[in-house]
Amino acid sequence: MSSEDASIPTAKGRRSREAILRAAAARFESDGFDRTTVRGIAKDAGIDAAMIVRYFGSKESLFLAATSIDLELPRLEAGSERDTGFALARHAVALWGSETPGRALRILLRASTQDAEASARVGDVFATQVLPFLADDGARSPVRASLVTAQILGYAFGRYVIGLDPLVDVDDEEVARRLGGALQAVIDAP
Amino acid sequence: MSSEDASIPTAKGRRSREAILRAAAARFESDGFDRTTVRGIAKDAGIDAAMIVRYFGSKESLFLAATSIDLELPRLEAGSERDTGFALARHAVALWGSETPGRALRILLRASTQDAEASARVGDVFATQVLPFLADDGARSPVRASLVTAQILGYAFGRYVIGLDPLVDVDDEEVARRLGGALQAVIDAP
DNA sequence: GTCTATAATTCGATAGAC
DNA sequence: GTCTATCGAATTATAGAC
Repeated sequence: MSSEDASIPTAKGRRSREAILRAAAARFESDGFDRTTVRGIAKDAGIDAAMIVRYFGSKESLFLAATSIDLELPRLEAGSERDTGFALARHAVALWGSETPGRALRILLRASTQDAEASARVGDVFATQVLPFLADDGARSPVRASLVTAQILGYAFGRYVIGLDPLVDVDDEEVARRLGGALQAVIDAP
Repeated sequence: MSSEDASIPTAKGRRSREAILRAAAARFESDGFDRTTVRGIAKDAGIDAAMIVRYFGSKESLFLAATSIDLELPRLEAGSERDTGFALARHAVALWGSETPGRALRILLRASTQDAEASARVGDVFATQVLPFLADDGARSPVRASLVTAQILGYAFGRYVIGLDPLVDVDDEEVARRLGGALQAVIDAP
């Protein structure tokens, strides 16, 4: 619950904390929440498992610390109403492939199948960021918005979670163009 | 009455086996593989946990028994080349929402985020069934096929795994029409 | 700040009585 | 065929020495 108190940040402490956070993100991304152990994280970070509890209180708190997200969706400029789908696709492809906050998104996506709170976080992220993005363009239908969200999640799921074969190594520009066409079709549909 | 042979199912044995399979499917679907316990399944089935091991050998084997899939994708008729995306979408929506094999698909989809073998099974299912479906239509590009697969997975993921808000209660026909438009756009793209 | 030792659970799977 | 009892391993988290 409360995680930032009683710890005096020394240089050594900060280094350990960073090492834990880095190792945790890598484990959560590749193994998911349940199959990630604090012992495994501690081993990767080169410290003892007890340190993780000391710094983050619990495995759950560590997970939350490793998945703080800012989606950084840009404001849609006026005059580009006909390219909303393509712009969104281009942004999504770059975002999900990025180190930050891409990794946090990928972790959260994988964890969303196990944890109801993670599901809600994924849903909220898109409800508050993708939906207004579309609303600016006049595509206010919630069904449309949720389907657009599902398309993006499907791309990310196929590429980063289950490793769908040709999708993993595909060129970012090509997949953004094709995904953009799909999103645009949903947005333009009556 | 006193014949003892593990390979010859009695009436009582069949009932227990069915109850286990039914309870297991429900648990795997709602909780995922890792958070499903054989004790929990046994409780739901109204029998003892030891029976599950007796009938299925292990939790892993029980999972495999609960997710044997036949996708039942229909052969595409000649002359409907321009509606491949819509036909595929209509079929996918019905398939994922069905009791069989929909439930097995939903279980497998959820498990694919935790288990590499489940991921491979999902990938194989689509590689062997969606790809030929598209190949008949001339859309032979593997990238296109994988993106179409990702679109369908995204729909199913949003609706059945994380419970994306408007998507959960949407009308099947409407979502099939909108999803079909997206698939068609990917198929028709140069 | 770091570690050892261990508490307290929970899990899958086994053995054997009836 | 079903259950009781339990094993052995793994986990998160705690307590306390250095």
